[in-house]
Amino acid sequence: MSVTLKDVAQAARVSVSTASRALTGTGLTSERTQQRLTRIARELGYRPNPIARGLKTGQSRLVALLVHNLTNASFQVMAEVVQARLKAMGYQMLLCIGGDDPEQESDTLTTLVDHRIDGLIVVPTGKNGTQLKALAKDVPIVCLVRRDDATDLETVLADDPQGAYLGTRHLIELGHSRIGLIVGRQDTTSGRERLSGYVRALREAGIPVDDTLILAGHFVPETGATCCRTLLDLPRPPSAIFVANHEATLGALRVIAERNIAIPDDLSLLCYEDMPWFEWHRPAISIVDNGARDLANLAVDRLLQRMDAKGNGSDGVREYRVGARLVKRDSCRQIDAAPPARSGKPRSSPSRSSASKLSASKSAKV
Amino acid sequence: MSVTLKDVAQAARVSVSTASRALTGTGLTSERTQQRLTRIARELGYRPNPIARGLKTGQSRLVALLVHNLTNASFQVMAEVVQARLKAMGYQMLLCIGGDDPEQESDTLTTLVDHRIDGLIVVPTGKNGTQLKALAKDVPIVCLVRRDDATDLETVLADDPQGAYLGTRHLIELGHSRIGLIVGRQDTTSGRERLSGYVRALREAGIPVDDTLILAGHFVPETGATCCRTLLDLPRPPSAIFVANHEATLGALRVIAERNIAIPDDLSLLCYEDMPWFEWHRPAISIVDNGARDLANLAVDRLLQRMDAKGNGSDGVREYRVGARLVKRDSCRQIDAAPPARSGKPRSSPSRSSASKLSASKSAKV
DNA sequence: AGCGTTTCTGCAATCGTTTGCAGTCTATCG
DNA sequence: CGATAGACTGCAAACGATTGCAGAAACGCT
Repeated sequence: MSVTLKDVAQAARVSVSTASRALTGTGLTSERTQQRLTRIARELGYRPNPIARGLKTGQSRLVALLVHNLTNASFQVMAEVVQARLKAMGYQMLLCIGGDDPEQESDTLTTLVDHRIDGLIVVPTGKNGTQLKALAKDVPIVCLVRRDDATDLETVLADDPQGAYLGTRHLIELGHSRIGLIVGRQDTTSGRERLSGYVRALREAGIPVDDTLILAGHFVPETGATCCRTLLDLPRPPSAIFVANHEATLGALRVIAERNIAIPDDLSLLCYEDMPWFEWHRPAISIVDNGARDLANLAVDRLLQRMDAKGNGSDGVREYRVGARLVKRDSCRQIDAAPPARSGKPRSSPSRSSASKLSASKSAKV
Repeated sequence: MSVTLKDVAQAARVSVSTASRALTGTGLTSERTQQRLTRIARELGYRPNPIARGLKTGQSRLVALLVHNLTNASFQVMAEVVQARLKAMGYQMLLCIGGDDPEQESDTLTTLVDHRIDGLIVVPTGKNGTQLKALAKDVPIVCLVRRDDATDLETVLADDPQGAYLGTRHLIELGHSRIGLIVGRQDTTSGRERLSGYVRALREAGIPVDDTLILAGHFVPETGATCCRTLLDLPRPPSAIFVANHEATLGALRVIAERNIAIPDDLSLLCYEDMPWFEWHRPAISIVDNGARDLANLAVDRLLQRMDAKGNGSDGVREYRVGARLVKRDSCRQIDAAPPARSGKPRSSPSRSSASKLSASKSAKV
């Protein structure tokens, strides 16, 4: 069917081994034959068979990326980044969708190593730690976005504490002191970490943490809507809401529209993670960018290095954090008439009576 | 490293060939040995090496899906559907992102056949027809969403003429007669077909086709915004806009918001293709659903059948259409006070003076 | 018992590469 | 001119499975 190495060798009247050496450039052939063979190979349209090669070398030039889904915008850009980077390195990406389901994850993982993938970037569910650990002996693995606590795998994480801190501080600087937080489940790392960043910013500014303003849960848009309603129905509703959960944003926006609440005039809204349409929404929605692009790039970097390192390595660092970034658009507004704030960024004022207030702020119970 | 067939054979004190036959279930082994071997294989944790198997059989159990990107919601659901279906059939999906770029597409295609994929579902750019045709000899291919006119490959298409017709008719039934259309480039199949459906619905209702209401282009949100502005700035602006282009919707919505135009009170808006947030937008946006899910399913069906058929086949049918569906939400409104329309669906009225008007309607020049 | 069938098993070749080892050639040096 | 190193090249064995062919065992039948 297709042209094999043997055909090339025959056409060039050399042995298969010579042909192989010439084309792979192992350097053990004379300059002349090498050139001659590459020419002939090109003329014949020879393409090496990765399967045969893989059988011998134990490599497949396949790298898998296992994510939960593709509806999440972050996963989309990550997939695109990973694909592009890998392709440039001569690998094919094997994109798998695990649906955040441990069983399916486990299934997929075994299929993948069956296929002798050369590397794996995975957003772990967290329930297959032992399996992952075992696989890591055979193939370089990098965890992305989530950590699997049962393993000591190299992990690339978003800096959620910092991101939440940044976002909250932004709102504080705009004069908000009652800031609602809609955040993810507290048994996920990101849920915990985003809450902690929020709390830190508040404390630093000497603002007491009000439990009633903090709502956590396993979010789908519906729950986002519910939480938003709860916040707005409070006797003293917040002047700003920080939706620190991707899925919840949709629901929150809907409630806000239903109630004819004007953003940012009546309420400031800040979201975590970007979506393509946030920029086109009116008002354009300010966000904390978790740096999906950077995360993916770093994960690929790490993976490639481990793949080069060939099993040795394990050079100490196991966890990388990628900085978050505040993207100011039009959904947050200054509410204090007090400081005219002509001059650049308002400074954060951690000194102002922070100590006295700190004791007053009870830790959030969610 | 991992346990091979030889190990299993040794443990069972049979030859490799017997082991192979027993485990693959070719039926040429005795019941007893078969059971014994499966047991031993399980105990030893034997997993067949797909690479070695592939070398011999020429199959890889890999099926590729090549789409333009993952930001398009339709592609997301297609990817998820295809992955799920294939997985159930014991295949791994190789998801590739071609960026609608012919060169990258060509590249990817060769890599894929190098890897001896067993099948391919591709959204063609349309510029690599000859290559595709050549590849089709080696591997079953099904085109999705777009046709590549240079080939006679089996193709699964959305029924764009019908979808556009359905949408336009819906607006007409609501009493609109000046309906703006923002549509894709006319050198793409979908662009042409959606326009034709729009025109057909108009003609059928005896409404003259007004060229100034039809805007086409290669869309990004920005252009969608521009078109929307143009329509609204018309001396006699439309009472409804049908955005028949995925990307353009964002821009249009933005313009509408900027100008404080109330939907559906001041303007009805209908879009093509669903996006997760349309449902959560307020007002929820009515759409014509192109049936991405069905498209993907059908494509998989066709592909699997061709893969079974093993090169023969070519049973005549080359083009499949998947019906579009109108999803009424809250962005379109009745504007005629005239017909109370109490009774179910208003009938389409093709009879009413259609002949006389037909001649009056000039064909759209875009 | 002898023979033909049927059923199972094993040998060995094969898929297309890579790679250790040994052999061949050329050139260089004494 | 002969020896010898050095540079290429070819042979053949892998890699881990599948599969045609032929031999062996078991079985039924006359």
